[in-house]
Amino acid sequence: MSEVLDLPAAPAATDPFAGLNENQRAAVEHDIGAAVSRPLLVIAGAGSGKTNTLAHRVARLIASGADPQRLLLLTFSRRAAQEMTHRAGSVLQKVMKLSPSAAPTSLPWAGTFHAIGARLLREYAGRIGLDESFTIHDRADSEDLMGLVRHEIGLTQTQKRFPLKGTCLSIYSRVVNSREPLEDVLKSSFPWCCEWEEQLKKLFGAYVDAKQEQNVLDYDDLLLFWAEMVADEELGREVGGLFDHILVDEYQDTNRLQAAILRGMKPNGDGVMVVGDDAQSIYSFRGATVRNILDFPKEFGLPAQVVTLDRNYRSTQPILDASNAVIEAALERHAKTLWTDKISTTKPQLALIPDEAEQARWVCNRVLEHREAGVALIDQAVLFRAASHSAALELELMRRNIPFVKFGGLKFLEAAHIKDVLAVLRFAQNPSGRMAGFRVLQLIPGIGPATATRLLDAMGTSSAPVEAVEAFDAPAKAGGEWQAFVDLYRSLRAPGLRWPADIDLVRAWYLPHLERMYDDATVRVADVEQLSQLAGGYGSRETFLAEITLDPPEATSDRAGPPLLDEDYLILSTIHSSKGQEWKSVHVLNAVDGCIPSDMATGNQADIEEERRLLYVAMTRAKEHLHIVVPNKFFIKQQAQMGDRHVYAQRTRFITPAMLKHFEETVWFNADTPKDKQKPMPESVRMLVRDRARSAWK
DNA sequence: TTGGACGAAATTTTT
DNA sequence: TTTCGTCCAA
Repeated sequence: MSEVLDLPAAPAATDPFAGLNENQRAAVEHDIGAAVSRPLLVIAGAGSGKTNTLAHRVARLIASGADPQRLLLLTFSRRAAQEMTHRAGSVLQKVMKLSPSAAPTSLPWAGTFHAIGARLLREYAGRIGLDESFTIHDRADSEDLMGLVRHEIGLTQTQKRFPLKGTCLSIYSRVVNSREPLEDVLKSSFPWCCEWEEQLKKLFGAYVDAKQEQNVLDYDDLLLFWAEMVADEELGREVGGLFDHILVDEYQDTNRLQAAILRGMKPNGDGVMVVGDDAQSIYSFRGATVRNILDFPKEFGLPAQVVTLDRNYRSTQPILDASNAVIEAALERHAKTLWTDKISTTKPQLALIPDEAEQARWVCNRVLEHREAGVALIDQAVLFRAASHSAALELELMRRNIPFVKFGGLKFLEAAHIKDVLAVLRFAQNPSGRMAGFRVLQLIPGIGPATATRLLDAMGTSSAPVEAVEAFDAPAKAGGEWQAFVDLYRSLRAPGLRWPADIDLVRAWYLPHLERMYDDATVRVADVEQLSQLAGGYGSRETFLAEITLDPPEATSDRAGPPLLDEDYLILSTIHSSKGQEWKSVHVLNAVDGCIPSDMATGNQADIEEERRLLYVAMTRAKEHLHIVVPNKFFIKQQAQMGDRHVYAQRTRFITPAMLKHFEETVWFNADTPKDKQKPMPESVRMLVRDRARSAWK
């Protein structure tokens, strides 16, 4: 699906490695047959066949006798892991001359750091004093718990407003992942919260206590506990000893905690191979640091080898020229200029458009033109900085009946009714998990926060959760609804494996509540059905809950189910979610100062540099056609200071006048909007124009 | 104690 | 648009 390598067909198909170039081959053959496989760093430029190289490496290792059960493959998403497994399988088939019908090789240890961490922790739970029935909080659960703790320790009673629960969690997460002191994190990334340092420290302490009492882990714990576990010399040797090779994809987006995990498992670095591109590092807000790549060569007992892949197999030369120009202006980077032999006379287009509404129309027009010219919708993408930037475009696409799928937007799991169902299952899985219980109990009419807390407290002191529920004296108002819940909870806690029948019990119990609470119940019922369909694909309640939180269905297409997969649809995606993917035609929306770079990220130089790389990542997704759209004016919503307003925007600072020669400039007026349909601008905007005109002289 | 309604305030990107 | 705190009636 991603990063397809357009290599000439291998001669006579005898040697599946024949299609690799010299550097790729060096990476694939690195220390094969040697007694010790030294650590290897592959600097792989955008579109340089990175995934393919990794897949060949995996196949080569297995072909030369490595045990697939003892390969640890860490990728950014489960989708990437599947892609890798699939491709390695097909290479392997050729190497081993297996018949195409032979069972594909399975790589049981392929997944994200978080998912693998969850598995290892479950396995080693007993050894490190963790109860193995732990459940995992997703972002929303973690925020809610933070909110609750925040309330409990009285931070809501302050004169000035204390940071929102989501902000608190972001700060906490940043501290854990970057392993920096709270004070530094506040100063560099959350300067408006500095005044709360003391209170935040107290809050985080209480938050950690709450998690431990309730036997829940959040995303950060999955890495933190793993890192702490392997920091112990004996456990580190033991866990590291499970694997002969550890391969990590997208290493530029890992953080210090993840580097510590590698070091703990393989202090010498034997069998460790990482692939990444410092020019594509875009996750520093999650604690990712380019230092991981820069420091890799001297991180381990053994010195690391470095291989650079700079031949691009994806984009045409004019697209690369423009992208290279953008990234060359970066302050600090591994010097590396991508090249290709794909010539083309079509320069990337820089389109100047009056405003966002016109931008939406213009993009629709171009998309349809490309389709007329034979580029299917599925080979086209529209990329943007923040999920909300595509709102106008989505409306326009719907108006014109152009099917699309959005990545990185509103998530299936964020819907209240889905959270309700999952909370019931979690509460059954782990009765100490108060967040789940708190949510579930309040679904019953007549039970509010106070009653829920009373029951949870009673359960906390009892060793038999079901009995505590049965013995609880619920308010008379709850009546029959309460009894129905007691019955449900008893069935869910009864021993024996009944998955996925469990979820049907929950659904039957939940549907009446859903009907009562929502006007649009029918849509939501369909979602719940969808969830229970999904449940069938997992072996147990425990794995279902873990996997659904660690790797949720990420696009709206996943929700619509298989039928959509046959159809042709346009891809809308945040730039972050577009990583590792490629399309024939790419549109980049809002290439304007304030969007790219986001005006939330202009505080310090490092943030601005990351925004530059973000634009670079977006541009290098394009194979044949690249359109960068610059609306002259755009709309800002939910801004802290002054509410909604229009802003007159400049072309992004990352495309300087000197770079314009790499682009073809197009200016577009609102040609298909008749004059009489143009709305007069609101007073605020007219004021703004006048002010600007005047300020030029002051 | 619950379940509303009301008003003020809010920082992008994701495992 | 969503979240959070407060106030009020049952």
